[in-house]
Amino acid sequence: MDAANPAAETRTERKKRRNREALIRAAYQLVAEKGIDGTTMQDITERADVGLGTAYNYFSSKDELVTAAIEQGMDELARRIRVVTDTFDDPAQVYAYGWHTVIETATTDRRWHWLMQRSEVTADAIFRCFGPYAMGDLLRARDAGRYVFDDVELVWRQAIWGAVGLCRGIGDGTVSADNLTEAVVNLLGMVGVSRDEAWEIARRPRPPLPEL
Amino acid sequence: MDAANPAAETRTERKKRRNREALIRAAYQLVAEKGIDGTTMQDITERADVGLGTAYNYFSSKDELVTAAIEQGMDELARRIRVVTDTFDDPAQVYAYGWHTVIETATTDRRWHWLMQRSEVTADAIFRCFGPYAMGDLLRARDAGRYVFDDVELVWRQAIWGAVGLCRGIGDGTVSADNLTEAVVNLLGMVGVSRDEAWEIARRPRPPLPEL
DNA sequence: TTATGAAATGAATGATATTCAATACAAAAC
DNA sequence: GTTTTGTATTGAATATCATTCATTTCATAA
Repeated sequence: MDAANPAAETRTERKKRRNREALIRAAYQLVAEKGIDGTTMQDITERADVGLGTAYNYFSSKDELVTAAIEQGMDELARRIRVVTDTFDDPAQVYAYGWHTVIETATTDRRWHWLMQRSEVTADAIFRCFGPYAMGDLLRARDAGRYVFDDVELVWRQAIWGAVGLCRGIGDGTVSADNLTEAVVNLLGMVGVSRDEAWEIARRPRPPLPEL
Repeated sequence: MDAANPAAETRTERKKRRNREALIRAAYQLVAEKGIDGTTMQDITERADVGLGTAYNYFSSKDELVTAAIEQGMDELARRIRVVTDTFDDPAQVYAYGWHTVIETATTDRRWHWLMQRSEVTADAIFRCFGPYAMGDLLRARDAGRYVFDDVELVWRQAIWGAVGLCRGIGDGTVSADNLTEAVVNLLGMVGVSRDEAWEIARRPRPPLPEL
């Protein structure tokens, strides 16, 4: 079909990109409104203004589409957080601020309530969206002698799940939201920060999260 | 119907107990064999030798039945672990042995592979089945000055999810199973144990897990 | 202008959780 | 022993979607 036109975006390609984005946006909104099980593929394709079958040209299953939607939501959050943490010098503070904000957003923002439904998807999304930055911070903090741990990826994964579980607990009311700072302290403990230092870091004032 | 017969178990009651147990057992076996989505209510009721509709007199949904099955599996594991840990004096060792064994079982025993599928159900099951003992150990260790943390339930919940995430990682190959001991060290770090002491505790020889 | 193949479409399919009207049965009443 | 009564069982029927696929539409390029 297209033989020699490496540069420009053809009309078909543009349309494809539109469809893909529209589907993800619709899925994101609907899942945030009604939960994953409460959202049907028809709902999604209708809101995206796309034929039912078309969705399957872009995503091989509902699960894949929902995963993409959650990932996009997480990616946005990560970008907003980074705007703030880029102004920090201390990698430990970056890490603490990140967790504080992720957990607070996940448990406060009504749109996030349903997105937390599938823990493993959320956990994977956090792993991918924040991982590169977070693991860098962890390693830098360790080099500076502030953190103690062995395998970054291992401890990072455990921290993510610890946080996700906490979010679920707060979400369903089994954990008080007042414990947020303490939870961050616990997460810092997992990477070998002493309790006192962890409290000091977690209690530093947190600049507000900007909209994008 | 039954007015004055507080003591004896009537024939109907016995049958009901049988049905309930048979359904849970069948669900447990089938989910272990084929996963949750691969198991239908028909499969379960057939193996339990019970009419399809009957299951709904005992469990209001497939999810509830599956949850009960997972919980029962976890409960059995907890009992086996307790046989060993009842011989330990050091509560920190009890805690470490418990985690070591849960994670090893979950990632080694083929029956557990599918049971880990629904993380939140597994996490809740761990919370309930091990919670009373684990939180007791945590508090005792804290009283003895070995652990440092504030809210038991909070840190216990975070530890559980950290462990569940790890199990999933090992299960899908993204985390090496060699890291098991280190993961336990990380979990000990979350309750305020120093890195060196955590390594010492986690490395102690572990007696084999008995069958029931 | 026509030819071509990729993309879109939604009616049909298939799979399965759940319901419910009919039936069987255990326990109490006589 | 028989009848009555209320509860438990049952599986055929229902309802709900995810997914497929034969058909149509459409952008591209010959």
